[in-house]
Amino acid sequence: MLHERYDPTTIESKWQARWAADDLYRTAPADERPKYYVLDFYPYPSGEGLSVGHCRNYVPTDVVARYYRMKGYNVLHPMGWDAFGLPTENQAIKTKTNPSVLTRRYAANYKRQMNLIGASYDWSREITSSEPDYYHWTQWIFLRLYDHWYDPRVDQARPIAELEAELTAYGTSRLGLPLSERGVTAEGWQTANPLERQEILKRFRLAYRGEATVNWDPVDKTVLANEEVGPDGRAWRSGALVERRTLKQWFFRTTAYADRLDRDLDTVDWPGRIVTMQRNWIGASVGAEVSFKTVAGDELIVFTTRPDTLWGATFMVLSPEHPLVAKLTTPTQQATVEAYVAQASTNASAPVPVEEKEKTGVFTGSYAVNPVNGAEIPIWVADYVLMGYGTGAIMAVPAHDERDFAFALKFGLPIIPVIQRPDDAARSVVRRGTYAEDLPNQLRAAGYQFSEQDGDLVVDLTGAQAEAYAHLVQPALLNGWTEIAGSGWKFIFPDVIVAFDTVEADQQLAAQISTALQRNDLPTVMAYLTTIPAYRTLLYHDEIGVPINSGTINGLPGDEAISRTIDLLEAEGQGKARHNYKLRDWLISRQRYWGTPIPIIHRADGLEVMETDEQLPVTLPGVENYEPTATGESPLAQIDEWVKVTLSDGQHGRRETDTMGTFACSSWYFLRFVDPRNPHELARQEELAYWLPVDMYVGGAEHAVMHLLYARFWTKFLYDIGVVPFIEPFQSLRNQGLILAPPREVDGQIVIEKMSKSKNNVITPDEVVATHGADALRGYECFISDFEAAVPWSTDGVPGIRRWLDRVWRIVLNPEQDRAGEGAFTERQLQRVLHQTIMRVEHDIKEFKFNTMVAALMEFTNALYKAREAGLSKTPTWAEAIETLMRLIAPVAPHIAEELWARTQRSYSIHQQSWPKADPALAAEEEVEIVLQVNGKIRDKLVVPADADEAQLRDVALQSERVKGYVGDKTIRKLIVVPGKLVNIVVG
RNA sequence: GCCGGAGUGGCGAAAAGGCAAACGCUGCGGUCUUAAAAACCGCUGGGGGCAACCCCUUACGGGUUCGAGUCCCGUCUCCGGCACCA
Repeated sequence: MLHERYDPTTIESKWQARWAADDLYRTAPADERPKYYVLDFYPYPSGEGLSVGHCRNYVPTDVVARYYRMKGYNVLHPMGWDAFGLPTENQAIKTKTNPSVLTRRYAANYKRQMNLIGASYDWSREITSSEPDYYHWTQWIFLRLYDHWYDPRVDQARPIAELEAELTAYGTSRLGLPLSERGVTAEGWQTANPLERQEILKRFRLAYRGEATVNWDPVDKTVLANEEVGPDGRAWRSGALVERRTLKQWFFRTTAYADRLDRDLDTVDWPGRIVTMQRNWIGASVGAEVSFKTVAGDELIVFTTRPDTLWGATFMVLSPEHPLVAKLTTPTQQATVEAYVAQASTNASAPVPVEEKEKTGVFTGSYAVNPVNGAEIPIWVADYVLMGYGTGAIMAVPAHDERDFAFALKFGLPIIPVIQRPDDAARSVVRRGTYAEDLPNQLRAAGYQFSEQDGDLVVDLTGAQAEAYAHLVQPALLNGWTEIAGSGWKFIFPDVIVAFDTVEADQQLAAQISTALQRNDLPTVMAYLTTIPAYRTLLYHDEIGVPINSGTINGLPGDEAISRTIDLLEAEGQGKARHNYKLRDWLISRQRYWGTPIPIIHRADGLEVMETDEQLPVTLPGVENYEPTATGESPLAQIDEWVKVTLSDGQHGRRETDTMGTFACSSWYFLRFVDPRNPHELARQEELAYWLPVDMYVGGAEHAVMHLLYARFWTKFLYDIGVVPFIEPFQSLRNQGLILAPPREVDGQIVIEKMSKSKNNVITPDEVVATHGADALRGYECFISDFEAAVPWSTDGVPGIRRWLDRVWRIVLNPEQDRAGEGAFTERQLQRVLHQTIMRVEHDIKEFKFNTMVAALMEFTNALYKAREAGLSKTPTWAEAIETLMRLIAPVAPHIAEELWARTQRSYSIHQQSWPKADPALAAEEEVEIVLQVNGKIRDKLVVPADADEAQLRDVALQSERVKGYVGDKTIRKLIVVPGKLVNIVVG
């Protein structure tokens, strides 16, 4: 009987309609089955629709979802829309359309495309982050953050009311604040007025309105993102020089969770590079705060990771934005410092490629006292110190910090080594004409390594040899001097040996050298040493090592030196251990219309008031005009009827007009999917407890830091306040590789580019489905390459998959066609391939090896053709194999699987069938081909029983004629036998 | 500069330290056909040999091992991230 040909267009739309009508993929609520939550990064719907690149995400997750359903899991596989944000808002302004209308239109198109490729989402759970019933709960979480603070003593968020109680009783005395954070006493708190209390609490709330330095475009009168400022510091659109402005902005206190965000990365199954990127972003470092007193008596606190280098701190540097800059500047330096600070504020905003940038800075005129040795050291201002990290001030240790080293050299500041080089390497150049003729012989006799260059002797030695070396060389010095650099630092003159170990020695030596050389550009010893090429690599190092020139900690092992110094400082009240992070608080304010409104009201008296839970959601007003205002305020600020409110106590207030950036919406959407229509709470407890954490989360690596970090932060906070019972939201994470445009030839060169509308090289799923069908597209998305690898789309690849599906179609429906009854393929072989294929496909799905999964299915199909050729199509194994093939292809090719299932008179639906069970015993080989090697080279192959033991293998190997030919009468030195694999005979 | 990741046929790629190139694409040859398409069969890393076979080959240079695409050291190239974080 001849069947009609495989026609994907007809069968795909037919089954899609049937599945939708039957609600086939509707997920049941929590039940007794094991669950599997497989989630795609929810997309931002744009007017351009999906490309085949996006499908690289949605097809594999759909394979996984379908596989786990067949395995008997209760599977949650939802989809929703990240709908707020700038692109839609800008499009709305341009087309004078309400952004919610655009969002619905774009999302509907995405949904149509997802259905087109047969994605099995439970659309009853579809969510849209810009709908009030969703952002109601974004606002609710905002208010919880606002109303909580982080208590590091218990490593947990606590209600603000509890902080107020503590402040009333103890002030901040028990909170363990860093030295650089101003505390408050119980009395100070008790006598503070409400506004002052608001200011104090702001420093603890997990959502707070604080000052932020931002890029301000004075022509367009708006705040710009870093990406909108060019490398020359000019605004991308207006061309104006961007200024740094300090504006009030809303933040979430991510930094409070820095340690847990770092630590808990150990508990997740994520790609290593994502974990690394998050760790780098958080940037944890341990060290200490050190309190310096200026000569005038002000306290200046720095953060350092190397308290052991404190004795080598020869100057201090403040960020230009540091609050004490003005106070510490002396009258004579005032004009210089003010000019520098002003210039820094315009320059610093631009994300200039900092690398190789010449250091700049100015002296304030003031001095501070080094707490460990009493040395008075100058205080400078320089833009290489950032206000946003640590305390915005540093102690400069130029001998062991690359930036300080460059700065000190440029401005002639002293550089004194205080940490011994771990390799103890040292070098000494004895210059031509300064030494007695016999010195080379003496050095040789004493065993020193040296070379002669133009009459200069360059001697390599160690710090340990420095003393002996100095005494050997000194008598041979006729005039001038030599020096030892790197370790054992010394200057050797004919009459005296001077150690280079203090600022005083530095000054004296530098003066002496300058006089001798008649130069005035060598203010320090290091300035001189850098002029000698042979020393360059030895002058600076930043490794942990044994302290020298460091008073009481001299000679301690490096790690001990650090902890000892911290102990010392703590005992004297001059310092304190501290963990520090590069991570900054999360700036959430956007001065735009299309975002979640921030549920805070500003009272006329300046106090912030939370919107009550009952009044949520605070909805966006429907307005005609979304243009940003000339003042850079949100357009909402101009809508009086929305902004002006009367509070329950009759007071007047104004709504906050900033909205939240979209990362707020995406920080919790994965929770809403478990109970998406709940009007009473974010989601029911039992659904959260059952479904979460997400078992498999899949999306592009471009969200490696921001989204994933913020979502983790919110999860931990919600855990602290008892809303969710888990600490990490995404158990496993995978990143699909990018799909690039097909290669094309330009001027004889093959170029591969990203797909983009502007380059007109986007390939849509619509066009591929139209010509080859959705199942072929799905198969090719899986087969194209390793899941994580970036790869150009190849138009030639899809027909290959289509051919395979055609072969599946024919072998299932025409088992008897073309049978010749010839060929060597046994029923047992077919059975073995059948069970091996089940195991391979299952393994590959779990390992995200979708390319080899498809290859295994192709090989299985090829084996069926061989079996048919051999006349096996009437056997029971054949029937089992055909049915198994249909089940195995169901996840990757759901439409053809369903059609074949129906055409072979099986009951609807294949997607509700169970996954076939592999029998490892039936999958096992009875015979294996082993390799015989002589000296590692393959010389023969033979087939042996799979369970042949070592002795048997050795015997058959030695009987092989070919092996004998290579072994000859040589001695067998070694015999390696790997059962089931090979025998290697080592002769010689 | 620092931190990741990757370099394998003409192409996309496979390969728990154990037969390199599975699977697919392309190309070539063949079967079927009046012909073409489709389908099916064979070949398709390089070199040598009439052949049986032999030698070489996983970016490059070393090393460990009976045995290395896989592990270690160094170099080069490409991709991604960070950007003066004290």
